[in-house]
Amino acid sequence: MGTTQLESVPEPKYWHLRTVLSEALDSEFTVGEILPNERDLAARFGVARATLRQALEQLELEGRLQRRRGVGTTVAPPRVGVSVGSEQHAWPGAPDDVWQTVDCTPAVPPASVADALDSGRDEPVHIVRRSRVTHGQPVAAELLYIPQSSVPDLSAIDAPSGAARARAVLRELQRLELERQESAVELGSARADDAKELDRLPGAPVLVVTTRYIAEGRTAALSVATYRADTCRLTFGDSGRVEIHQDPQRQAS
Amino acid sequence: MGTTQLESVPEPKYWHLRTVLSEALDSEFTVGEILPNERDLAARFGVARATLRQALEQLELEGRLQRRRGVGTTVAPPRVGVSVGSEQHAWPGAPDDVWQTVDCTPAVPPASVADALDSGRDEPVHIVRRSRVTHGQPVAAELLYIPQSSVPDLSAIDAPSGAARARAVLRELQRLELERQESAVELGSARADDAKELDRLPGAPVLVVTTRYIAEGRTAALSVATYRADTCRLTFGDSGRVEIHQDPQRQAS
DNA sequence: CAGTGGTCTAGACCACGAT
DNA sequence: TCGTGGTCTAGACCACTGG
Repeated sequence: MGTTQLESVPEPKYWHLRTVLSEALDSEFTVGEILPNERDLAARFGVARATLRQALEQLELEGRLQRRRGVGTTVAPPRVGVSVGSEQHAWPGAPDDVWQTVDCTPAVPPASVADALDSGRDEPVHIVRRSRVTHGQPVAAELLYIPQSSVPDLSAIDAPSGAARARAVLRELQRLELERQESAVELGSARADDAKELDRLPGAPVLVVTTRYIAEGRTAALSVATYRADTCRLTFGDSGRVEIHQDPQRQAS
Repeated sequence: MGTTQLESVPEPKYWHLRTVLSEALDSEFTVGEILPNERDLAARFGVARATLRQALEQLELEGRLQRRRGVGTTVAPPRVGVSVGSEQHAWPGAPDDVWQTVDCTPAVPPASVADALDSGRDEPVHIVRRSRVTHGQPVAAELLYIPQSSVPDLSAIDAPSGAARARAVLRELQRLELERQESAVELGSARADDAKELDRLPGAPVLVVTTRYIAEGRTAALSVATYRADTCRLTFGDSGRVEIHQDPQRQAS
């Protein structure tokens, strides 16, 4: 009757389960509430634990659930919108910057980074590590690659590495006039170090934002920022507020 | 010696496997090449098939592999960059638009969409479906929500739905002056209908791009576009070319 | 039809957090 | 110490693709 098509191919159990759980989350649970444990839930739905876990994984991917080993599964708050590409371009480290500088080390960049920078493959760069925190939660970790040629007047007095060095590098960067910036977003999985900083397990889904800062016709800096995909919604465009807090895919049908 | 820390907590097998396979892909395989099947690979590495599959899933998520039921697992080509937010804003359906209009149906939008539009909750909208194809592959499916008040002068002569109607709606939209647009990107999983259009299984990871088109101080249209996360790199900023084709996270270390 | 990846099961053990 | 989610196993069957 209501079904537009007889399911000649029944949908997988875990997918159906995802739907059922999703609706239950909408109607019967509040943010932060703890769900029954996986073994109980599996028994309640009459499926193996692995199958239930497949459904939970989907919901976690969609930002609906949060699971922590040793604790349990809780209903996640709506994703937080984090502004990524504002139209009024600004250098990293500009006064209004939301990032926290961690440290700085000199290194020869990986080949892929060297190619994106318009410097030679062997030119050393400053690698500035930064982190971004919102609402008390770490949301992103960043590696900033800055060729030495972008900051030629660095005082040798400053330490060769560390947080003070990082701030000095960013301060020098402000002297260039930023022409424009280009960003790209893609899905990745957290490496061990990023995972630790983001308070997730290795392999957790992340949104990788690669930004080229262009000044004087060349790439003066390259940022690779790793955002938690489960908790973040990346916003582009000036205001940074696209206020759809419910899943924008969800249909009234 | 070389190890900075004795692994008091050994890394999971699947994660190690992912690393080994990833390096093998770099050095011993070419794009499009078919890998041995899962049962053979699992036997070769001395793990259960489920464990091997966990590693393959990671690599597929990262866009390194492509798996197709009944066919096999192949080495994926580099992700294709698709331009999403150009700085020279333009309405959907503008002459240079990369989207292909599919059809149009009138409907009352889901509550979350109605709230994002600044129209009343009960104002009907035109829902224009469009699809985006690059290099012969479908990369995105879009739903465009356009309040009737944004296109008041639609001729009643045109059909009430269908592709012709869709084009008429977009044509009318051009008459408004676009002030700006705001976009947000987040991770989602493909619903059944999107999955079919994108040639993926339900639940496949997608990047959901929500864009508000703002004219005359209000949201004149809302786009919810679903991109394949495995094959796409979304680019923002005019040129649309941030050319890091290798995994930008990969470290030389 | 044979071979592939996709789903599912019923267990086991482990790492972590709280108590 | 106990309960949680995370990892892993060794099977089974199914759905899809191709020849």
